[in-house]
Amino acid sequence: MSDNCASKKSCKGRPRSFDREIALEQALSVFWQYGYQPASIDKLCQAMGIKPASLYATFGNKAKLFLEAVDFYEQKYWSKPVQNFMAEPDIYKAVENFFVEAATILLSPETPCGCMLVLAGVNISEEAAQIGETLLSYRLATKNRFQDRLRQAIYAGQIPPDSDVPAITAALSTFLEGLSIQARDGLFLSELKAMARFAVKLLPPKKA
Amino acid sequence: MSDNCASKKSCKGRPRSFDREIALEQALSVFWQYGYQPASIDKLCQAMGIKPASLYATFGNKAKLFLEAVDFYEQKYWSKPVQNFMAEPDIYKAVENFFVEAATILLSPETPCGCMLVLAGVNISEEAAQIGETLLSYRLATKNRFQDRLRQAIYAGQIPPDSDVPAITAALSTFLEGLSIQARDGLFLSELKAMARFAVKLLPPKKA
DNA sequence: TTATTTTTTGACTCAGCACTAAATAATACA
DNA sequence: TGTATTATTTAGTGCTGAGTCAAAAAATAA
Repeated sequence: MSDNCASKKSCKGRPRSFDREIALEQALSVFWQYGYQPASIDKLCQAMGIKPASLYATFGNKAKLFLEAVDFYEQKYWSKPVQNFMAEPDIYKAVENFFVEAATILLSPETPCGCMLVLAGVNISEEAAQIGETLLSYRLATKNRFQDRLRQAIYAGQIPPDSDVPAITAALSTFLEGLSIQARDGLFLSELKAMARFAVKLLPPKKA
Repeated sequence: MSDNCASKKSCKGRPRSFDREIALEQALSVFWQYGYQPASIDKLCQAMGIKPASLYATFGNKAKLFLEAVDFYEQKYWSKPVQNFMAEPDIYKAVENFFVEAATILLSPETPCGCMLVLAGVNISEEAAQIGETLLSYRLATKNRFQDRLRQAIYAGQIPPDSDVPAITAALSTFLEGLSIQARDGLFLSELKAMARFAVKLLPPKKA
């Protein structure tokens, strides 16, 4: 009913006339650009090149489509940078690189408008509260990664063992999420990238 | 028609049955909490204790009411902190104090949900674009104040004359605006206030 | 071919939105 | 008193949103 026979060659019945994944990506672009609520079914359908009934048959409803799009977004854009962040042994380089990569995503030419996880759920009406909670959980996941990485840095002796990890984590999150607003407000990529050096300043000072 | 005879004792015609300013403040609370678009006329009327026709007779329309509310908000909450920020001679204290005061506003018990200038206009539909632009201009005004204050600090010899003022300004704005997201995400006041010490770290290091 | 299954099409429902018209009520002034 | 003026009440308008339904179309299986 929505899986087109689990992508087997085909099954029975009329085959879907569009590529599910491509349509999802186009929906993502609309959600990213407009946010959850201003992305109307009409706009989505236009971008996806399909009609409402096809959208509903394939993705369930607007909320489910959004959640799939968010997941796709997270995988496609953030999975690598986060992986690099966790793998880079030097915490200072890890943070700086991560924020440079983040700047690039936030001003992605495809949809130049900040982080979907941060912005798409702002000012959502009460009946769509679950959307907001899901996005929050993504943000908290990132926060947890920051925290893990900082503890790792303590273990590696790169920052003092008595560092206030939760506070530094909060500061990094604050700065990262602030970048989304800046991206919307028209900062150039070069300016946004330059913020990476400031993110590093939120870490305990490097030993000389 | 909307001014009730310029607040003179009264004029002619039936007097308004509610206090315009109190109603505006109640509208502000709704806009602050929900953002521009999810704040429906119905919700606003409920909070203001009036009916739609009165709202329109008094404030024009939703957009005008919002703009008045924003102005009121800026005056009531941010005017003093910004003044203090500009007046405090020590740039490090100025920044720290400002961010502590900001934290308090962002978690104001009246409407615990970040900065209205940052959040209320996110994900607005295209026909309300002017709302977004107005809010942007408020944010840019704050940015300009940061910039002015930093130049002042250079002049006073508190930070190096070759400091990259626009970049530091952007970093402070980024951090400040990020706090709005954190406030929405449930940080406690103590945690939010603790971020002030991190804001200071975005400045050039203090001479020993 | 025919039956079955699935998608697509196009017109539709229903709810919520910003906003308003007409009648009524309260005041100032003559 | 009455008249002009302004506010409030009530009951709407028209529009746009998400979501749906019945019928037509396109594929496979027999």
